[in-house]
Amino acid sequence: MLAPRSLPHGCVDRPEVNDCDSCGARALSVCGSVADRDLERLGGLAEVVKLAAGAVLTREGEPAPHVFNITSGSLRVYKLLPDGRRQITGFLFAGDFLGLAIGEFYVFSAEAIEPTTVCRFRKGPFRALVESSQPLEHMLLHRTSHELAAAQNQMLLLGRKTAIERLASFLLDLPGHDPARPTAPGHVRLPMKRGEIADYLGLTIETVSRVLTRMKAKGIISMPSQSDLIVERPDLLRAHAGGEI
Amino acid sequence: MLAPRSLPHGCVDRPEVNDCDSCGARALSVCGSVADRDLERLGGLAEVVKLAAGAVLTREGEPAPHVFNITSGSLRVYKLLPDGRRQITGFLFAGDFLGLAIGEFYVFSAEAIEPTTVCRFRKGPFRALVESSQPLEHMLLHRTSHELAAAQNQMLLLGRKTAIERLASFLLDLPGHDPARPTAPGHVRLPMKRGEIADYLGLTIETVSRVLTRMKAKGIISMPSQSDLIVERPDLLRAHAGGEI
DNA sequence: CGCAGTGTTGAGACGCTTCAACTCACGTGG
DNA sequence: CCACGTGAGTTGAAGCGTCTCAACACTGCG
Repeated sequence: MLAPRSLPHGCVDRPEVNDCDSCGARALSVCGSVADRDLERLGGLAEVVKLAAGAVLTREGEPAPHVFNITSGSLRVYKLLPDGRRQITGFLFAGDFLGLAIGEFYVFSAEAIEPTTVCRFRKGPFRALVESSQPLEHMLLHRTSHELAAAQNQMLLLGRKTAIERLASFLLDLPGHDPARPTAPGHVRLPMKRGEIADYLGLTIETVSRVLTRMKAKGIISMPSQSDLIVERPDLLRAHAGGEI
Repeated sequence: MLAPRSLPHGCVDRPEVNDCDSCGARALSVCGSVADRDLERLGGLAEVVKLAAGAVLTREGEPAPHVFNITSGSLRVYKLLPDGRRQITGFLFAGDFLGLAIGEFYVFSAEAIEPTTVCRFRKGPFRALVESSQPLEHMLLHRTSHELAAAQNQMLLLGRKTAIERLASFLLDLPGHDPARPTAPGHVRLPMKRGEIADYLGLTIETVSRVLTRMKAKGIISMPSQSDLIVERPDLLRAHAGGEI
């Protein structure tokens, strides 16, 4: 199943949706520390949504009736300027929530990077449940705080780091997120294309490519394939990421 | 009372501290929607801390025993690279919280911009109280979500906007925060210096100055003094901020 | 094989930074 | 009262890093 890449403006492709009483529970069990009672109540509110690679989940500026929790796969979250400049603000993986920020309209767009499954909750009932469940709200606060801290790191990166420092920081942040990774030491899978890396780091595709080439030349990394990377000198990579070189 | 500007590394100037049972209540009453019972309990945990302009409240990397709530004044929150490059991640004003993100150490530094009063809570008891009070936790989640949304806007700004677009966005975001402002239409006070604006927008002092000059030449703004600014053409300012020019 | 999508490489352009000189406002002390 | 010093802001000229534009290489697939 392949999703259309670009759709006429205002036309959202409809992904596959199924009701599923237990999917809310499945989704939240990833997070841990939520009472069974809450899981059951949340399950009743959830729908399963399956997304093909490239499928659009939310569009900035459109009405925001839903909150999402990712069951499997990964999403890119981004903002656009009218002329097409794109800033990817983050990547989301299994267990992450999307759309918690309150408001009538989405303030970001989100697309599946690979085939992805999410749980969809209507915002009203979801919020009511959250307000009635302390552990759930506590977990959301915990996660949101961490996201905020990550966002502040990204601001430092975007505002003050050079291209090579950005790439180094990016490569160091990557590993933790891929649960299906064989975890060979120093081995990093690049699940995203150059264009996504560029739009995440505030660079162009060409600069990303050039910097990776420079890192190869310096012996900091090697690349068995275009999406597989081995960190040969973690020490140098860390030094660059911290702005010490 | 004047605080020393720069202190030897590792030496934190001790600001004036007073116990105050009612200050927690005062601090949180700014936020609204917190039960009186919670305010009383929180009040018992709080100390008042008075900061002179330039005084350091937290330093990145130091142990983080406290959570703060700003009673009056304003703070700059920032991160540093080893060579001194600074990214200001945000400005905080009366009612805002600082240090919610859990962790052993602060992940940012914070300094008073002007004479500022904050309420200081020990993290352990504060967290215990939050976990026991739903409305309090709900408010914190609400605020943190908004901060995260603002952070994502700032990522778009830092990653993809030009200097003039950054300044335009900044000037449009400013007004809401100054409660003591006379609110003359189009009139904006610049409470911070050029260096702070530059480090917030990922630019240099010189570029900030040049762009303001360019805006004056275009008739978009005028500046009666170096810290007072009048938006003459809000339409043009919005167009620039949105990347439409 | 040919094509499309993706990635790499090169040359030149551009925008912001760097470095330096100068102006301005303000406070201090002779 | 004014010379002086200081910190902040402005302006100019040159430099540098990244972007833009363009050509080329690689990969997978019909």
